[in-house]
Amino acid sequence: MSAYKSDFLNVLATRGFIHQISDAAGLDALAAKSEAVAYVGYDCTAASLHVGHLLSIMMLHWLQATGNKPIALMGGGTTRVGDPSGRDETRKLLTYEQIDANKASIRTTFDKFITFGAGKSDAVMIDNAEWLTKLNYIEMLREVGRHFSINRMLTMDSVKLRLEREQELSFIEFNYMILQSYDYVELARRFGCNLQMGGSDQWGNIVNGIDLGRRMGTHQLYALTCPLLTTASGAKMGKTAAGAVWLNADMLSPYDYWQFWRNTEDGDVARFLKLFTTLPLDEIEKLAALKGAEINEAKKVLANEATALMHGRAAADQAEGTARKTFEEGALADTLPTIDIPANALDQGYGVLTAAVTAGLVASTGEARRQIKSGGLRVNDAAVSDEKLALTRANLTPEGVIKISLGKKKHVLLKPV
RNA sequence: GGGGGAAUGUCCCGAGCGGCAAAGGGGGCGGACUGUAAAUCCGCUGGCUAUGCCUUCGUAGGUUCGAGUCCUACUUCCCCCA
Repeated sequence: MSAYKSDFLNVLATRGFIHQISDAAGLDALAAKSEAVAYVGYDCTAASLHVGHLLSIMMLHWLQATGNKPIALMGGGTTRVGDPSGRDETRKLLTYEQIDANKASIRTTFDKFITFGAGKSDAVMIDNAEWLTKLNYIEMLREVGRHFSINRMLTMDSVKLRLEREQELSFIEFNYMILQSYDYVELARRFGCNLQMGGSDQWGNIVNGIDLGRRMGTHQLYALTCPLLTTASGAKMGKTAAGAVWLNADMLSPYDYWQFWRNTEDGDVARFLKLFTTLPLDEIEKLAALKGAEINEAKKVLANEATALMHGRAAADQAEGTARKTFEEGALADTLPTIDIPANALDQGYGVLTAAVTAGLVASTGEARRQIKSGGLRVNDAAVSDEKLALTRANLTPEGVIKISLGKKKHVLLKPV
């Protein structure tokens, strides 16, 4: 089983993180001496990272757990340019203000997975705006640009795909890989960084950085990519009905985060336990051996562990409790998402349609109407058949709330105040 | 610079003789079946103070009782020639 000498690569390999490595033996030797210094870059394109990013964050976690040094690179500079990899269309350029705000909102995520500090294997966070924004164009061309072959760049997947599909690729995007390559060299010089990790779509960019390093005289650099995650039925990981599965609690509640993992497809459970929890492998094997409906137990463990990593054990326990009451006991969990409504609204009669919209279950009263027609909207677990139904105090449960649900899984409590 | 095409429901792709809230997919949501799974089947998939009203087919004008559809200009993209 241990194909590698280093704990780091062994852990990654057995847990299914490895897609490609540029020079496995060389990297293995470094990691075996706890001398790997690895970075992953995160662009600041949204106010939160999502589960798609989690894979690389877990790699940083294991890197540190096995005695090596992680660097979380915030792409404050590169986000100003925009990565064309894997995209058909040019990204909208974000304003500097948006980028800074996003960066501030993203940074705290990393504290949950890696420990920052000044020690040898302590993690470092840095923003590439620090050097990229100070670059001088002419100097850049002379020192860095001359090492890039247009001929070769045109063969890179990120570029080639665009050209083949006859999609626009602007000069600014074309430069992204140059900047990312330069980041790698800069981090090598500043922190002795010798490994860049990322999703498999980043392979080209990373290898370019290795190349640039060689030409600019850094020590040997390495690349390690993880597979791009899809679910067993082929869907892209991390997208749900409501949109992306955000990591920030203010964008996706711990309860909803727990539910996301709880709803994992059967075929993904074992794989996800290895990738997204820190449970020992033998324990995961036991869970993976479960059959039929018992797999639900494994899903709960997955949800608990993943949520505990991200939002803390207390939040995970609470989410599990809420789910147990709601789904298994059919009881009313007062910890469900709750929306306040003015108490006097109930005196006058509060329309179900409006209530459903207020609760955020549907986007419009029109959608609420349609859901009622197909029997998808319920008040206190009773299907609503009349769209004109008005909620009053009579609808309050003994707990003093009204539970309004869409489908089997989405529940919100309305609480008069 | 010259010539020829294209832009459709703000999730995507895509049909659309001058009467169109606009075919068909994908995706999504809901229902049934289940195990809060997958697969399958069915329904829905502009907004509203709703037997009606309002807003949608790149942008701005025009012709017409009536324009996604015809005309003009503009914007963006693609192709051919230079």
